Amino acid sequence: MTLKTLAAACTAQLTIATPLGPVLLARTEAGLAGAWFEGQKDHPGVLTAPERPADPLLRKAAAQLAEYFAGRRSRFELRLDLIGTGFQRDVWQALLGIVSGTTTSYGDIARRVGKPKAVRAVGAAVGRNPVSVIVPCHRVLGGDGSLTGYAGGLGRKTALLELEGAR
Amino acid sequence: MTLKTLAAACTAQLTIATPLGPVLLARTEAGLAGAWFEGQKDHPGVLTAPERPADPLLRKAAAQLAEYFAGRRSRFELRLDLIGTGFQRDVWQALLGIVSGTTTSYGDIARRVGKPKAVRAVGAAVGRNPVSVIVPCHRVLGGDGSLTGYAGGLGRKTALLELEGAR
DNA sequence: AACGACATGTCCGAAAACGGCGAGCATGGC
DNA sequence: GCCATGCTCGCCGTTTTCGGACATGTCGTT
Repeated sequence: MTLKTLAAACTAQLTIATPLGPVLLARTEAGLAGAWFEGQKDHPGVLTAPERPADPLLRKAAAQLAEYFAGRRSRFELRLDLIGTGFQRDVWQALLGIVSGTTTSYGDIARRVGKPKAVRAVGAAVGRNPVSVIVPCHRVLGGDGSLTGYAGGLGRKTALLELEGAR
Repeated sequence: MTLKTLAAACTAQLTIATPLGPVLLARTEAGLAGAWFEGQKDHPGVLTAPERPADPLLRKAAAQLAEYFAGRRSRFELRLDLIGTGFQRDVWQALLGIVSGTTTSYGDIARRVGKPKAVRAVGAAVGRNPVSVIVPCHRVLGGDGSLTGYAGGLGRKTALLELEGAR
């Protein structure tokens, strides 16, 4: 459902290459709404939105991702349009506060959104982050430091953390 | 009541053999009014109308049914006299629009007669179709594709669909 | 004249299931 | 004692499932 409305709201798309495989970028009127690795869970499949390599926002996103993967950028500056329930947006917003090179736990995010006991719910919300990499859901580990999971596969999660010098 | 008037209006009858059992054909002054499988629900029983194997309309009907069961005909061209209420005639008319080899749903018929919510009523009307096979009430399935019912027995319904290559 | 039964489908609310967790406890090795 | 391991159970937003209510035209019964 959320996916459906998201896909429907997209006005432009662009697929770029990264060291971890192709990434599909999608935007709405309001901002960047999606960034999915090829084959990842919750990938929307084929979007009906037109391909627009020249779109300013998509271009900026592509450029910043390129810099990030080259190790020359640790923070993104892009207008985002995070489509989801209130709780999910709270969680995703909290993710944006985790600085590159560090990690945190699901429990910590739960506390940060003011619902210290909603730990599993946080897990579910983190797992549905529509904007991979840029909203750094990969920086969330289990309370004991275990990897626990990643929509794009644990391999990509470790690769991203490696790149950021975390660990 | 309807049955009585229908039976009373018939001017000639003829029973033919088909792969699915004997079929009783009946006509009025105006056109073909009945076609019932042996033992089917709403079968009028014994008609008082005279048996007329030579009646042109009955002969044409018998011939076209033979072609149909042989797989060499997918549409009937016969003058019909569908005796029923206004609503029932609307529904039966809509049934004539379903092409061979395809199926539809009760809800779809309801929409097509302009009463999208009269779904149950459509079910009742379809179930009282007096001209089996030729008015293809067997091409109506439940919204989820289930067989739901057939006055002549579900076995005959599946056999007809099979013959038409639907499914 | 009123009522109930149908060859259905849609909608809405309640209830249950399902997670990218974490704390608490029991166990078993040193 | 101390630690690592593995289980159970509570936590909570979201999703899925399920059950009932409703709409509708005819006909056979009361």
